[in-house]
Amino acid sequence: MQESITTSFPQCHATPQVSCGQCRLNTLCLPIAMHVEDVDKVNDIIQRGRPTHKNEYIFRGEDDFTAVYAVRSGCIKTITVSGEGQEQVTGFYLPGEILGMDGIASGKHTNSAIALETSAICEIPFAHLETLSSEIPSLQRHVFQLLGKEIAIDQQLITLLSKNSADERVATLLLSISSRNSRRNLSATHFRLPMSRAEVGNYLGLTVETVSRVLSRLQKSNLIVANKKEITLLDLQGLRELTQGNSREV
Amino acid sequence: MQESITTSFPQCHATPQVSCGQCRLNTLCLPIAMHVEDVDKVNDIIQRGRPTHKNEYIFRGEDDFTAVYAVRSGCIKTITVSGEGQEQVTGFYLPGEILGMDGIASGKHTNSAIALETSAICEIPFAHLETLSSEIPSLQRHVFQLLGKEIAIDQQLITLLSKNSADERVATLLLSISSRNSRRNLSATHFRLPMSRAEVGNYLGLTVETVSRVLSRLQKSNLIVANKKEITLLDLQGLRELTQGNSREV
DNA sequence: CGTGATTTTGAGCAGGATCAAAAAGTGTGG
DNA sequence: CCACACTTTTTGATCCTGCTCAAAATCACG
Repeated sequence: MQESITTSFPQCHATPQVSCGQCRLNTLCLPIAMHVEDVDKVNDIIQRGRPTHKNEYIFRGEDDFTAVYAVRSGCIKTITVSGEGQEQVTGFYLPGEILGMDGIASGKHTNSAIALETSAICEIPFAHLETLSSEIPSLQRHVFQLLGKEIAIDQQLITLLSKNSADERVATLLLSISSRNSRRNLSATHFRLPMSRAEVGNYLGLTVETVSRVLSRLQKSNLIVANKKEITLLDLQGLRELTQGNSREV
Repeated sequence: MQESITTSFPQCHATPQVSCGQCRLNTLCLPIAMHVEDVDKVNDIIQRGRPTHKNEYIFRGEDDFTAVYAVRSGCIKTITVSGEGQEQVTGFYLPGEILGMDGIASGKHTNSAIALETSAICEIPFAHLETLSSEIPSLQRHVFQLLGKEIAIDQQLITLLSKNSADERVATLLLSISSRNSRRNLSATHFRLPMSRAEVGNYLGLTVETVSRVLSRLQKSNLIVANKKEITLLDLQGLRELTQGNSREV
C-alpha cells in the first residue's frame, strides 16, 4: 500500500491549496482508473481556494456555464427558480461530489448553487475538461458517468416524489446522507443535517410542518433521535424496511 | 414474414433503411453543426431497421448498457422497476428524441424501454459513439448536451411533481407533447396521445381516476377536447396560464 | 437580552387516493 | 358479423394523508 499522503492535514474543513493528488477525496471526484500523469493534467486546470460562506452563491441560474464544481468541504444546495420566484431544491451536494452539470445542454446554468454552510469548492473549467476529455478516454468516460449518475439520482427522486409517502421520503433522505457519509469514512449513524427543515421539505415535496412531524414520528418509533439538526439513526434496518415498504402493486 | 433488413419494409411508419443524411429527423437527433463527412461516420455506426411492436422491449433494466436509441417513429416509454415490481414511468420519447442514456453511470441500464405503439428505432452503439466523440469534438459536445438535456427534463419533472397540482401536471404534459409535435411540423393543437391514462398517471404521480377527472375538468373549462386518446387543445394560452399559476411563494 | 428565524405542535380542511361500478373500446374466435 | 372476454376510461362516494392556518417554543446572533 503506497502512502503518498505524507503530511498531516488539519481535519476540520478545507485545505484548498492541496493538490488533487494529495486530496483525501480524490477517489471520489477523480476517476480512480486515471493514470498518475493524467491526474496532474486535471490538477493543473482546477481552481482551488474558494472558501464560500453560508448563503453565498457558487453560480446562479442563467449564468454562463463555464465550469463544474467539486465540493471539498461543507454542503451545497442547488435550486431552480420557476416562474414567479418559486424555488425548487434539486439537490444537496456533500464533500467529494460534483455539481454544476446542469447547463451543459443550454450553455447556461438552469440551477443556482448556494452554500448551506462554509464550504470549500474546487472549480473545474469545463472548456478545459472537454479538451482534456478528448485526449484522455478514461476522463471522457468519467465525465459521461458523472452526468449519468446525475440522471440516475434525479430519476430516483422522481420515483420518490411520485410514489412514496412523507415518512418514506424523509427516511430515504436520511439513509442517503448516511451512506454518503460512510463513503467518506464518517459515521453512518450520527451526523448533523446541513440543511433546514424547510429545505428538506422543499427537496422532498413536503411542507416544513410535515417534515417536522415525520421526524417526531420516526423518533417516537425509536428509529432515530432527532435533536434539532443532530440526527442519530438508531435502526438502519428498520429505516430501510420503511423505505421499501411501498410495495403497492399497480 | 422474416425480418430481413435488406428486403423492403411495410412502410406504415418507418422507412428505416434511409441514411442519417436523408432522414427527415436528422436535425433533431444529430448535431446540426456536424460536418457532412462526420455525419457519414455516425451514419456508419448506426443500426437501423428494428421495427418494434407495441409492448416490445427495446432494452430492459439490468441489461448491459451498449447503445443509445433514436426514435424514428412511434413512441417509447421508459420505466424503472423499484423493489417488488412497482413501476415508475420516467419518460416518454417521441420521434427525433434519444433514449437509453441511463446506464452510462453503471454500465447497466437502470430503465426498461417499451414501445407504446409500433415504432422504428435506430440503435447507436455507445462504444463507437465514445470513440467517435474523441475524434469529433462537436460530437462529444453533442453527447454531453444530450445528457444535459436529459438532466434538465428530469429536473423539470421533479419540480412538477413536487410543487404542482394534478391539473397543472396534466396541462404541462399536454403542452409538452404539443410543442414536441410542432418541432416535427405536426399539429400543436390536435394529436393522438400515444400513452394510456394509467401511464400518464404513473408518469405524473397521479392515479388513473385523477387523470381522467382532470381531463374531464379541462374539457368542461373549454381548454381542451379529449375524446379517448384524441386530444385537441382549444386554448393554448389558457393552458399555459394554468401551468404557471402555481406561484405560491415559500 | 431582544429580535427574527427556525422548529414544533395543534386543529381543521381539502385534494387526491381508494373503493366500487358502469360505460365504452379492443380483440378473438366461431 | 356477432358473441364474449378483457382492457381502458369515466363517474360517483367516501376516506385519509398531508396542507393550511395558528401559535407556542426554541434557537441564532448582534
